[in-house]
Amino acid sequence: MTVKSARPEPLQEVSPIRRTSLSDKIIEQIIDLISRNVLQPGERLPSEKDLCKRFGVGRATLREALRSLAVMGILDGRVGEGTFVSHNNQRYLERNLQWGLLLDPKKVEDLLETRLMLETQTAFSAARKATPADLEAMEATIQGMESSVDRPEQYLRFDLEFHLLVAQATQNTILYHLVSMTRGYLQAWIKESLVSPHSGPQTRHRAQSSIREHRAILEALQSDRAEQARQAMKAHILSSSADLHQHLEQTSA
Amino acid sequence: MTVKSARPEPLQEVSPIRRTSLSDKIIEQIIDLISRNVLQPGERLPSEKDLCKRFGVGRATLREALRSLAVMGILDGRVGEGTFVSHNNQRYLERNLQWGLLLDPKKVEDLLETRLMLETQTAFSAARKATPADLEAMEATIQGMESSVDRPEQYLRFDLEFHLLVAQATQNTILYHLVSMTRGYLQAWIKESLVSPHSGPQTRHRAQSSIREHRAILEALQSDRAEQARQAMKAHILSSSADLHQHLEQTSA
DNA sequence: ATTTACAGGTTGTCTGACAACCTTATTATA
DNA sequence: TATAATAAGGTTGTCAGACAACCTGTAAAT
Repeated sequence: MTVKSARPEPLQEVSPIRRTSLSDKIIEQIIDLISRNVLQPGERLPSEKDLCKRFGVGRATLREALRSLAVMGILDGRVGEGTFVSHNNQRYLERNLQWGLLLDPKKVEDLLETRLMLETQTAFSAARKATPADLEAMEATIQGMESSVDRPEQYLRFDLEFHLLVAQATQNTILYHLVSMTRGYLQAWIKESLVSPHSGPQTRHRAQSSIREHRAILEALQSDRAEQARQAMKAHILSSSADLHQHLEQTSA
Repeated sequence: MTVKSARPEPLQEVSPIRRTSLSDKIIEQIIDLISRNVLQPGERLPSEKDLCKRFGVGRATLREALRSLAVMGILDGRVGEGTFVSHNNQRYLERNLQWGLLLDPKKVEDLLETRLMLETQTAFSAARKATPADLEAMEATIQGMESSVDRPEQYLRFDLEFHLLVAQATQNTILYHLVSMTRGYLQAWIKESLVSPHSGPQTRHRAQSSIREHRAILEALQSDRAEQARQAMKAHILSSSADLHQHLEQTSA
């Protein structure tokens, strides 16, 4: 007789017993240390030999844990120097989306749609929460754009910074991460479309109108008009997306 | 003499030369294989010994790569059996957000705000793209909810399924992932608030009105009214969030 | 026919070793 | 004295071999 009938099959919610490996436990402990700020961003971890002794595991096991955290962007190992806590912990989400997009290629389309949604909403939310300091910083980035219409890379940096400042002004770290993710991944395409040989002299013209769009967003934020900020952001993203689209078609054709 | 002066320091956009480790390259290759569907979900990888020979690396190096992919949720190693490609590749983003939230605790508030934004927008988008099959599946989950008002866990499963179906109907995989992420992480809290001793007999009543809300969303989707779907989803998320809020305050007090 | 025992393969972990690299202190040189 | 070359020690990256814990399927024993 089989043993099957011996157990009435809980059918669902079976206890998720997963043989947790040692390195998993180490990962959890290190993440816990970082989240409790015992380990601060930029700080150096003890050497692997030290950590082995403290955790009571072999070096291979410890390294599997450290490596995993490094791939996730939480730690940063430098040969000859040591292992450090990534100072931009925040960036880890972005890196993960990049892995994810490698897994699931295609879909610039989806990214643009997602970005439109995220950024219009952050603009709306930021209008209510932005501090004077936030607004000043945004103003500075717009001035930066104006002073670098002929230097695409630098211009793009200011552009990116502006959008991140808006996201930051929402004081919602998750939103900030998501905006940073989507934008970070599009950045490569955007840059390519700006410096591409196809783009020609209209690039400068495009930059000018882009600056106007940014200023419209800022003005809406300054005057606390949430809905207006949303619309301004929407217009900006749409026209930006249209540019990118045009470029993609040109290069693929 | 030093070699420093030999290179004129590009000053910015320095080539991101990061001494890519061998395991990093292996990770990229494996991800590439999966994205090209050479390795399919659920499939078993060759044994570590085999892979070592093929990649031409030591076992430690290979394992660091496999381990990293495992903690990201892309691979799944079972002792004594082998290493498998996770059949729910999609879930990997969720797991990563969980790691992230461990790093950055608090922020249920932020999650709720983000969820509101994401889900209202997916409802809007889904209204235009949902297929009859999508709508039928949603109908089924609502019937499932109706038939399990007294079984919280089962009820929640149908609830979750409904929201995922809406996200899936947008045909935007990134949006789907993001919705799945936020919801997945909130699920624990939601479940707790449902089965908590504080909740009492009003749980049933709450489920009834929740079902009405879901049905309102479905009806809007069926009749292609995007804006109406957005509003219905907004109302639903807000009332759901209010419940959760109330529960959080009760338990923390 | 059912159970038991065994053998082979697989992942998880440990140990020791060496290479590549960085930092710092010491020494040699102008 | 000041600067450059050198050496020493520590650190991460990688490899090789070994053993334990575990799973599966087969052969032997009941």
